Amino acid sequence: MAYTVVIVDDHVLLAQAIQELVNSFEGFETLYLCKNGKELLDKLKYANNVPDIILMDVNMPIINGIVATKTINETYPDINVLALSVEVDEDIILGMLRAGAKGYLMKDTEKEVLHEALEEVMRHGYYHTNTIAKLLVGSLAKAPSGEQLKERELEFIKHACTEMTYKQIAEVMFLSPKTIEGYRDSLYEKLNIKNRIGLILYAIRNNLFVP
Amino acid sequence: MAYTVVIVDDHVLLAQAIQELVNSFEGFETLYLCKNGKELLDKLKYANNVPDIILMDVNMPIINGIVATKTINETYPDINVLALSVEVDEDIILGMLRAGAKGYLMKDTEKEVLHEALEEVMRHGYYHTNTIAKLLVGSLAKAPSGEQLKERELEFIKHACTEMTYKQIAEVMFLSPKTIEGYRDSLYEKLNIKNRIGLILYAIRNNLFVP
DNA sequence: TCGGAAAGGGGGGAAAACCCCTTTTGGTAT
DNA sequence: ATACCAAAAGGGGTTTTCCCCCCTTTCCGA
Repeated sequence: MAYTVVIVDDHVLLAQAIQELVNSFEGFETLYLCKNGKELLDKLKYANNVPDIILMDVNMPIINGIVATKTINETYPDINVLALSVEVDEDIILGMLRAGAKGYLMKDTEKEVLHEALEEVMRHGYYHTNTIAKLLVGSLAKAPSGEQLKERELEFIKHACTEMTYKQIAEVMFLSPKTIEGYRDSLYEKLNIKNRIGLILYAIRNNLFVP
Repeated sequence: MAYTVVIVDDHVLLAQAIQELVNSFEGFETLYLCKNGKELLDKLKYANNVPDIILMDVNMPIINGIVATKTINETYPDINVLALSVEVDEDIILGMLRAGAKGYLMKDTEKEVLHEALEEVMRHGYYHTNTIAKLLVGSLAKAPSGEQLKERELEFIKHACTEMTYKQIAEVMFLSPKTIEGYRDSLYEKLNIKNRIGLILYAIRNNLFVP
């Protein structure tokens, strides 16, 4: 009896292509495809729709991969969810793993790796590539810094991502230019950056403003 | 004799999956896969590596889809390039079509559509979905802005999106600081911006660098 | 109650960025 | 050969940014 797989991805063509791939692996067969998390959760309500493995994309409309994975882990703990994504953003990867994904596959892996991952996850209950393992270790090292930015600092950063001079920022924030300079200097030290360009790059990388 | 197809996509798993799909279509077979534009151009130097159709992803490292497509259209005009992407950005779609792509497929299309597209492009030399057709009509109104940036200016912009000072940028570009200032000043005028922050925002909005 | 963060503000100087205007250089069209 | 144009480079000035070290007020916990 083959293990059953469900593929959840809003890119239908890719879902179908991966379906073809999975069916070509010995011992695995796909049950059906879903275009988003909502469709999946609806399907799972019928017992004979419950698979052994779900290959889940992260970026999906309506209900995204992280929310869907969390729900599945609470409701159907026997299903092994494998994340499958192009997303390399650390926070998103960690979000999926925290939500209970048993592994995270980049879409740039070889098909043999997918096969291996499917077998590993049925054998041991998880599968992690070296890349993800390293990322996990790396994130542990720097995560608990805590160093939280204050509300006023965040506001300042948003303005700094603008063509305004500090003097103008001071005006719109009803503060003295010197106070603004103080914000700036302490941020430069906290974030280990050297100039306003670095501040903007930091803001982008941490989604503090949307370009 | 089947038509030959080459798939170019840095997401290896997806490339392999699509390969499986294409091979399942009657009358088509894949020759090989490439991870980026550079790999493709290297391969094409050997005559028996030249396919009838190239399925090209847009977002790739080293040489992206637009550049690769342009080169292919100049060097191998008999190859039909079909763009295959998740990208819905108008400018990028238009960029691919201007570069000579014979069609633009979203990755959320059904596999039957891919099959149809492959047959259409061999029969008529192009394939466009309604979605893309509408987009084309809509864009004709605003397209001919022209204002092209020079190669060296683009290089400078990338460095300006860095914590380097202009003096340091001058060093790595083997130019005098005064020349760099010249680049900056002319860009400020052309792009209607007031300072380096504006330049970064421009670069982000036009995908000149990846934060 | 004392000490010390945290938040707002300041002086001043060096460096970088900004702006305008001129000169040199090299290719190329006439 | 000449005239022209763009890229590269420079001169010199003003503004902004960056980086010190300093002060006051408030508030909170030991």
